Amino acid sequence: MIAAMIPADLPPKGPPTLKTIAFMTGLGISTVSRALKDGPEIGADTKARVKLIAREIGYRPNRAGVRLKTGKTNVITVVLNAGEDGSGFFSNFVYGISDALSGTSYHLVVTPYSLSDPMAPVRYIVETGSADGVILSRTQPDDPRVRYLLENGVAFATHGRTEMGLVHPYFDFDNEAFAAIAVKNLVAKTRRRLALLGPPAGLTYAKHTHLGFERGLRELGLTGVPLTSIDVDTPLREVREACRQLASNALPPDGVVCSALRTSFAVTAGFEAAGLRIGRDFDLVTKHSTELKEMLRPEIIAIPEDFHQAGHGTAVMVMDWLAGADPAALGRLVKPAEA
Amino acid sequence: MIAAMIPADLPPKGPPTLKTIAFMTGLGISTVSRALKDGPEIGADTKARVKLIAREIGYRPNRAGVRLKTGKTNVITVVLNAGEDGSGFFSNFVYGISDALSGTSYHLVVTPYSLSDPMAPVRYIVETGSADGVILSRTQPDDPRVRYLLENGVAFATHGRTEMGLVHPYFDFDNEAFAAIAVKNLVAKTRRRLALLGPPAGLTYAKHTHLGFERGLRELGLTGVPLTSIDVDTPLREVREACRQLASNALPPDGVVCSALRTSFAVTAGFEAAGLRIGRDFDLVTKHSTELKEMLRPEIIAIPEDFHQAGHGTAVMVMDWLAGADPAALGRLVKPAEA
DNA sequence: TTTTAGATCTGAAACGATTCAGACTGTCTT
DNA sequence: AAGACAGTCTGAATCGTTTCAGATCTAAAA
Repeated sequence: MIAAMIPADLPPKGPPTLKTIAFMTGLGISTVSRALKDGPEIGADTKARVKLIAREIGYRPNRAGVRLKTGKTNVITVVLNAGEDGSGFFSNFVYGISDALSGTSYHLVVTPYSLSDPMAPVRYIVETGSADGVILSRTQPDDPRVRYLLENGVAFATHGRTEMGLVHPYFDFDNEAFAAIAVKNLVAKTRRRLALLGPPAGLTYAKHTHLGFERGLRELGLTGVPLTSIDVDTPLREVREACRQLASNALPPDGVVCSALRTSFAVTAGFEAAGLRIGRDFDLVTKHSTELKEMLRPEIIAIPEDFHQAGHGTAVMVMDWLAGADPAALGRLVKPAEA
Repeated sequence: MIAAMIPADLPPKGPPTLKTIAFMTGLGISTVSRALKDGPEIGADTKARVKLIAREIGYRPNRAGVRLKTGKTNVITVVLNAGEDGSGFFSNFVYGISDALSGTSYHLVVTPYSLSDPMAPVRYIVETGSADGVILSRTQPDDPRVRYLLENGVAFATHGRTEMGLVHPYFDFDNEAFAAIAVKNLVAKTRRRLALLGPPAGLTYAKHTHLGFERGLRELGLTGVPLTSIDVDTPLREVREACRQLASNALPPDGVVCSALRTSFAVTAGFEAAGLRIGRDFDLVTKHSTELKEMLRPEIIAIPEDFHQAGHGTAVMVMDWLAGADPAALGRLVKPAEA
């Protein structure tokens, strides 16, 4: 009776823990812990023994235990805004991250945010310490999220650059070059009255796109109109209608640079509704990352942008930072291929 | 000197914990814990006092602490296969889940899997206990993942049904009805030689789609051909080429039912490459969840399927199950709207 | 022979939350 | 006045990991 009450050193039940290995090897728990992470004060044969058993019984460190003790969550959070997504940005970006994370100990959590309060998810992550690293998209030149994460010492990377004089890892597509190349392509097709349908004002890459558009025009001694009432986030129906009206003018644009594939479809539809035909009356250059346009409007000129690569790149940067790399050295600007 | 070594009851530093509140109220930690979850043995005014302070200082339970002690992870994992995604399934489905989870204590982690080993992520989740609930997509009639989760007592919901005689929560679109309606639509347009381009064989909804197609034809005394060499997962270029050849036959189909919008674009492109015109020489019914087709091929007949709702629905079912609901009562089949 | 140093290993505390088994108070019964 | 009882509250143990401060032992140095 008495013996039954004294907790004997029974073989532990449930998923294997350090205690299980300690029991099996006859070692102490702390020794097992050190051995598994190659601590210097552990004998070589002990390490080998411990590791062998660990592998044998399929030991996996309990994430909650590690997290509680060390604060390390082994989580990377990607903060994305909800919304339509015809260009596959979301899935490609997320799978790019997953690919980078697979084989590591990191899990990927996806947090959406409403445009009404972009800071909310970032604040939550910092306040609850719910992630080791963060990935942000759609940066602004002066981005409060970036400032906040930097102030709080959280590792992160952005898809898109900022202009705050603060250094942080980023992955960006050179939209300035894209727009300039796009202009060059249109001019080569003898187009002279160019329009730009860019990203929503406020985002860094909208600025870049506009600058590239202007530069392209200037170098060729032309002028053009950036469309202001619509952007790449505008509902497709509205874009089509705006473009129909635009194309119904006396002297409509004969070349359009558009920053998103799905939107360029609406542009095409609008121009066609006004009786203009792509390739004959106007041309269109856009970015794309799917094979969709080949099926539908092969005449559209597309310069590829790889969102999978972007997701992969940002994820690797965050992990590098967490591994001790200098964040100032992390950053990558991808040049567009000439169409 | 001595006094300095004795740990005085100093105001705790760092993010607030139960200990912080205990210190501020003068209560014990366990009392605070009980008070916050409305334990019956705690006085009403104490509860009020504790809750007030908790709110005031922004207390949030430490997830690692809870998880370590209770095993509850507060995580729901969605297991999705990587791959092209022109119809926005991925983003809409995931945002649907997020919407359902927002405001709850659940986080969403996204785990992709390779087709080579669909069981791997599910096994990982069970073995490491890394999630309270799971969401699966692309079910098969006899789905080993479903069996495995059921055996291991993990809460989950599927997007798509199974046929194993096992009861589990599911959210499904009635693809049988869709295909039948699609046939009816085509026949109403005087189409008589119908073809079906369905989901990849092996998935439950492929079966449903084929059944609906056959039923639609039978009811109208017609026959048709399900395409076997290509499906909705086939690369677009191959679909187009296959359809071009199909349309070059002596008696090509004049009506096509297609289970995915992006693929239906490739079908259209293939038929057009053979000189056939949509609306004149053939018609096409598909499912869609974006406004894209309006821009491009408004002639395509589209029956909407709402992936956001599917994500939301599955997530709610998992949470309901976790909250104690009877999983046998959870399941939802959404009827398509007549086109 | 006694120290000292190095090489290995271990116990205990800590992270934050939960929960069981009491402890304390005061009121009510008998 | 003693016991019972309900109403509140608390200490301690626990989950799995890490890490600090020793403990133990052997072999070399004095």
